[in-house]
Amino acid sequence: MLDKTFPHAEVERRHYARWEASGLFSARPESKARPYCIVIPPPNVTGSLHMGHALNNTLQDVLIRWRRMAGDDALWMPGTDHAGIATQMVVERQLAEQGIRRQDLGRDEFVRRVWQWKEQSGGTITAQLRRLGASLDWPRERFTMDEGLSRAVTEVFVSLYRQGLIYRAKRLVNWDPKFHSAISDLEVENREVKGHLWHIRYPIEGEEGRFIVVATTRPETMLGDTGVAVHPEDDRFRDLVGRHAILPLVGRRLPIVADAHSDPAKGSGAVKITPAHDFNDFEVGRRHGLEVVNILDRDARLLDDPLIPAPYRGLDRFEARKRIVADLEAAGLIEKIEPHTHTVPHGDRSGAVIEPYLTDQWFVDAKTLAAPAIAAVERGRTQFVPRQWENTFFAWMRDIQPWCISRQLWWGHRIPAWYAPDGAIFVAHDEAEARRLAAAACGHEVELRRDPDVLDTWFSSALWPFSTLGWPERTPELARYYPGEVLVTGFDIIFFWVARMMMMGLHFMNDVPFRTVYVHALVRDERGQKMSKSKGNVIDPLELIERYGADALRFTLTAMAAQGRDVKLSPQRVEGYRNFATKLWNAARFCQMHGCVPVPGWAPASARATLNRWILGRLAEAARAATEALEQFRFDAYANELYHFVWGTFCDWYLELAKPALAGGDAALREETRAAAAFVLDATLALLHPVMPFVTEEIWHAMADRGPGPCEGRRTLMVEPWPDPGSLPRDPAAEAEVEWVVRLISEVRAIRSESGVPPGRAIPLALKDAAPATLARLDRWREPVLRLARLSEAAPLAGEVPRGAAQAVLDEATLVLPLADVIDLAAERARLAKEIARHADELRRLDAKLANPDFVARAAEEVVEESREKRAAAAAAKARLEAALARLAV
RNA sequence: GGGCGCGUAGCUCAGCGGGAGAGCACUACCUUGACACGGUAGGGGUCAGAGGUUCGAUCCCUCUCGCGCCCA
Repeated sequence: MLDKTFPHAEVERRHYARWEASGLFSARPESKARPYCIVIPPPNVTGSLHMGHALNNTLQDVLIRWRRMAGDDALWMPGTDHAGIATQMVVERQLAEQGIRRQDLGRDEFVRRVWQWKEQSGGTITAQLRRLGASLDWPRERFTMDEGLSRAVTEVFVSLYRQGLIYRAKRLVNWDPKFHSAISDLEVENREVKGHLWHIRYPIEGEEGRFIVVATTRPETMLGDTGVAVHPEDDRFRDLVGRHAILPLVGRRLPIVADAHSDPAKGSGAVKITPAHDFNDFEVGRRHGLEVVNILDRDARLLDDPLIPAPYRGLDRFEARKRIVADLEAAGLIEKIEPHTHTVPHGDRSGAVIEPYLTDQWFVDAKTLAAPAIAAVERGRTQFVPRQWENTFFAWMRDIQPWCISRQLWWGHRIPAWYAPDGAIFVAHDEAEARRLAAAACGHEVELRRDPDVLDTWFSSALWPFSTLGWPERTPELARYYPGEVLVTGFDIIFFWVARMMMMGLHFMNDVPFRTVYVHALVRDERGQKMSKSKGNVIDPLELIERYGADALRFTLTAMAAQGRDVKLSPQRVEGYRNFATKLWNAARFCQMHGCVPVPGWAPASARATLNRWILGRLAEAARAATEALEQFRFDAYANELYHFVWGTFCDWYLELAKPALAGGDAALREETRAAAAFVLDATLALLHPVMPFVTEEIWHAMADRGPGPCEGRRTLMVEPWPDPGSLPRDPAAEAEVEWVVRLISEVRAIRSESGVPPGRAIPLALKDAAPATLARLDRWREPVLRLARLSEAAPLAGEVPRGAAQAVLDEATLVLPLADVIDLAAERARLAKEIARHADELRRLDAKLANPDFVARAAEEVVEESREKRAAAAAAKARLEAALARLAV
């Protein structure tokens, strides 16, 4: 016998271990079944599970478990990401605690320490995914830095280089002075910052006392100025174009050029041009042939160089700003200082203010690779769900910039490029090949130096959908599972990851990496705030699992995953769905107590009893709706459909109405009801299994000995067939009858409650004007009706309606509860008045509608007919309630 | 400044051309033999505002207001 509540902790451990050991999570490449593949968005190998992961992986597991049960050859590809910057940062911080810098260790030793850290903490997140119940194909687990994936990275780099789609160039990049590395545009976070706009007077050469005023938010960059730009149409400066200004503090001559980049309405109308430290200025400089003067070192300090006036050499950029402003002020060259809010680029990982910085880096020609990806989405070869994310994808892809892929880090895939002493570049799969290339090019052996930089982590992530399947080997897995069916991810990495997988997949596999991209929302706290450690509002999924069970957490996240809305999570909500699991558990417990054991081979169509035919029909509808919801990625609809079926239909009505049959003396009816109840419960467990795998598996085994099977010698719900609504009988007559019973009981309960009948008191019910068919129904359902409505008897009304009887209308019949002695007459009068008013409103509304000739003439025939029927019903009900009220008043 | 999304019951959200819904919270009552992590009943909404299309608008269109996110 089952206990009263579901012991989730023990059950979760037991079943997960069985499942994993059974090998049933694994794909079956040899099978004839349709392949269905999802690749996991690889979490950071040294990370731990947060609520975003919990949502993301729950949804993937729901899909995978569903398709596995539906008979597909389901592959959920697991793995982790080396997260270059983040991981290196963690290890560096650990070393710093011991007073060690990575440079002290040297590259090889440092990388060895990172691997050590990976070995030590690398299992955390995969263990946590297991706690969540994720049915990943663990033996296939991959890591972006493992041998095979590293080979894929090298292969892709070399190919793209040889195709001219990867190149090395000296360009302005986003420089993170804390990491001493370039980062991509995407890793830059633009933050609104309150700063100042300094208006600085630059003297005009050869015209004593005349100045041109430039406005800047970064005065320290003036040391790198090589020009001044004004708008070509700006009359104020027209005569200055072609002349020179003199750079204060430095004395350099600055050409004054006309360029539309200068906005006459902004600041002073003239802008200083610093090509080495501003993306826009770089372009202006190029258009006008201005010099490029770099003034910063890799720490974003002013260079210790004769180029820089002595007092500022080696100063931090912010210190330099103060000094330069002070010196300009002293020289009377500051015209004014305005408070100014502007956006300042920050490194998303380091938080440091990013400097545009001129260096040699490696770039991917993203524009060329983007074109096929754009076309693929336009043609619907890959579809975004919800659809509107396609706009985000297009907006970025159509204006894509070269992707800077080199990082000045030690942790990552080292760039397979070697340099000869003369600077010649040899890109090769390995050093030996590079030597051969170099020897061939130079005619003799040359000394080669390997590029010290590593690749952006997203470079290897972009290959994930095919590298994990064995590419560049042409494995059977690659042929079978690429392209994947669906990618499940958050919108925050559409650019970082989805777009790049599309580009690489199309280029190297000549097909999209997945047919559908399902984009889910962010998980926020109950007030809608983004969860963050600094706000202290982080909810740990593991804590929720421990407290309420993995099933409850999974159900919550699934039920709340409505398209286009963030998930606002509160522990209270999880508690509610834990209660749902308990409800299901107790329904099963009830079935168990009444001998509801699944009958092998039992055919639902063989059911004769109205109640059983009704619940089988309701099950069919629930199965249909749940399946359709999953097909459309309507996770919330899937979960809610089953919630209502289990609680509102199966528990509230079916089991209650089945009690007489289950306890009764009619053996045939009892056996059929037992079989039907067990059948419906089994199907319900199957439908719920993708979202609540643990509780459903546990109940499924508790209900019967399921016999031998592939999971530690036993069968498992995990690979039972997905219920097929088409095989279930639909019986409109049974539906009408049971729904009548439900309405009858509900009406009586409402009257009792509202007119103040003591709950324990059984009262008689009389039916006035009931048709013979209705009285026959009543006979068939007498027992449950009496019990559920707490009635002493139910019979046709004999004679007149007694005084002081409570009444209600049910179809053609009037329900009469002759209770002059027990009911609160005033309360009953109020109740009737309220009911009458409700019908009167309805009647007024429908009369107005039907009186409108346009409505009758133009609305669809069936709509008009429906309105007439409703009007008649409302009028009849109102008349009878009025009569009831009149009798009550006597 | 450009784009996207959202404003429906106290809260969180479904619904999206023809009768305003759910969960939670709230109120009252109930130790009824599966379940108090439960049961029964109930209160609560000019569906942000204004115009338009339509026989009919919470739903479609336009504008306004408010909130959020992305991009510049």
